[in-house]
Amino acid sequence: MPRRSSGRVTLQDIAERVGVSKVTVSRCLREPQRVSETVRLRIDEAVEALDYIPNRQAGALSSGRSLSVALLVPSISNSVFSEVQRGVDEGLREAGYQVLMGHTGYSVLEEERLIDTFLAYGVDGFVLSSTRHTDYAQRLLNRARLPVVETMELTDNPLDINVGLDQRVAGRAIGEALIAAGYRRIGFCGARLDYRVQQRLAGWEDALKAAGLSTQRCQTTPRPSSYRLGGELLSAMLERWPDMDAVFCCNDDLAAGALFECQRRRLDVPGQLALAGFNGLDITDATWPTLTTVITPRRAIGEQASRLIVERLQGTPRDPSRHDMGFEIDLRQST
Amino acid sequence: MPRRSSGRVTLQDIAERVGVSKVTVSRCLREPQRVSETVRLRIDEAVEALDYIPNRQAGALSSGRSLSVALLVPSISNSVFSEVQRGVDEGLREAGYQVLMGHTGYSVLEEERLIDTFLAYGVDGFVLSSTRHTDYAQRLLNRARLPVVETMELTDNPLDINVGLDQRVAGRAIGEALIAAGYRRIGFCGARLDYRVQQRLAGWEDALKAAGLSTQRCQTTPRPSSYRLGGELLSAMLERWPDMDAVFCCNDDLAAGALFECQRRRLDVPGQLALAGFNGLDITDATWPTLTTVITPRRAIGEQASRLIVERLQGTPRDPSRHDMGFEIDLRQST
DNA sequence: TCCGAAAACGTTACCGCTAACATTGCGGCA
DNA sequence: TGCCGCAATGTTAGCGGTAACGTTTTCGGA
Repeated sequence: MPRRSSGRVTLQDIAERVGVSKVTVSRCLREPQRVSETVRLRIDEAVEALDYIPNRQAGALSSGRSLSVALLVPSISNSVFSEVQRGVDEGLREAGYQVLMGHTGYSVLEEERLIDTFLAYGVDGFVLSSTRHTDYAQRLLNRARLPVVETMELTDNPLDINVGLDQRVAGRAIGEALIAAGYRRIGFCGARLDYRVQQRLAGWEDALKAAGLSTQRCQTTPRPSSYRLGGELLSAMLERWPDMDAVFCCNDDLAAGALFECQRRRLDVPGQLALAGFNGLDITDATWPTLTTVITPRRAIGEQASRLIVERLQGTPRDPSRHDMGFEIDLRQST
Repeated sequence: MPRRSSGRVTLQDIAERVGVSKVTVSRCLREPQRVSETVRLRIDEAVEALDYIPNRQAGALSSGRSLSVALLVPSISNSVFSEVQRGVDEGLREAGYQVLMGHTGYSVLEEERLIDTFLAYGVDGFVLSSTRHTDYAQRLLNRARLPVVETMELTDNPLDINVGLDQRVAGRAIGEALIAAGYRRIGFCGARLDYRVQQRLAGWEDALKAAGLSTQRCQTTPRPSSYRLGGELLSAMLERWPDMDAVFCCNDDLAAGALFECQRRRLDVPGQLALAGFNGLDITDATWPTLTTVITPRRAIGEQASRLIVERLQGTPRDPSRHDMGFEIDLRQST
């Protein structure tokens, strides 16, 4: 008994209905101008009539290209990455690529697992949202010889393409902005100390040290960031350093949570305490008072990443590069 | 000249190294207990040494199963769906399936396009986050004979499996809760009037009508929901209906935005105005005052969806079913 | 009229893997 | 001794496409 086919409509079905060979049908779908108009019209009609859906797996297996790119983000719920995703998606879709998303949960091991999985799926490239990977993951990526974009932060040793911003410089810049605004007893609060947060912290220290200020008011935790955690961290800090006059929170979630805690304590922001966040999420512009923050060009990072990867996919040779997309400090009511 | 291979390590390479046929290697990877221990150990060693990554496309093409399921959500940035996603992901991963995510941008046409795309990728099932689809999408899904779960809201005519909650009953419940709390001039504000929001609105009307109250204080817009929009809508409502004593916002983003606007206007919540949201996002529990909301079992919906789809994938015959996952009203400080 | 090149379409041979069936070898049992 | 059954492995024939190259058709110009 022959292996039963899946029941799906195939190229062959179209070909038989039209009375041509399946190669012609395949050609017609991929390079319509290479097929005569009469045949093309009849094929189009048959495709329509039979609701033909091409089998990408077969195509990919045969051609060696899957027309898909993997995008790995740490967290789906974190809206920081949804903007990156939008940028990547838009650019790649235009070029005919499908984006397959995975989330690593901020774990390099999970990232490794996903890289493995998506390589098995035959993706044509990767967009990663970090520059830190396991050794095995790096080996896999290098061996696969696929275009790889590492986004968000900058690195001196990109695997391939690197698009992001200097998190340390940004941390320093917001520190300097707080100092310029007259604050002197500036705290830092951070959660989930991934590499980027560590860089921001280092930048904050740079700024304070350069101004001869104390960097002791620093409260961190490995726990994942959340609104409530922002409140908790702020409470802890107010207890330890009651004289604190400003806090740079490592991200906007913490900053918003800290703001809510201030409201709960009837602590005037910025009168009694100034707050600053990082990323420029929607919420920073909606609270009362609005939150000072570092606006990161997440959409632009995604767009640039997709542009570069498409270029590479279309033949430009591999050539490590680094793209600094900058950032912008937006001083709002909270400082 | 023979077609050059991709350069990737294949089953054949493993087989040659070990000195068995590639079927044995394939078998060893899929059903290790069916291969003798000596051979298994040597195969494992070879797989390790050569960094073999199976080609899923080839496997899927040959077996007719891709071990992947598509999950379509309206929006990635909307944290409502990230919980669903987590639930789905967890359950499916355990069963050995990979989740491929797509976002429809609240558009049935985009949903249709994605269904088409993922069918081309050969997914083994779909988890959708709505019960509304285009005719063509429905036809595709029916013809593909794949397990399909429609989530979030309930419907009388599920395509296959339906897991969600009765949005109208939930809307009515929160309306009744506000009435029970003593409010009489209750408003509704809604953005992006998708089907679920319309249902919640209808439920709100049910409650008010049943209590003999006016349902005129209703402000809606097709614009996408956001914190700022919550503020804008509230401003508009306060202008039109200055006597309003409570507002049910169709989701938590709007409710939080409305709360921020109240703070800006120095309007006491709940003293001068009560606020209620919908979904039970983190933020509702972090603001000051905390926000009353309808907590929806998003995680449980995702878990249930994955459970049912796995069941179906493992052979249970197709049999339309409807699963009401309920909801919970959490009265907090804002009412 | 005939030639030759380009356009239009077909044949063949895979891509890497797996379902189905075939074969081999070995121990147990009548 | 001979036959059966089972465990372990191999052979064959695809899955549904596409690259590469081969063949036929068309048509303008010498």
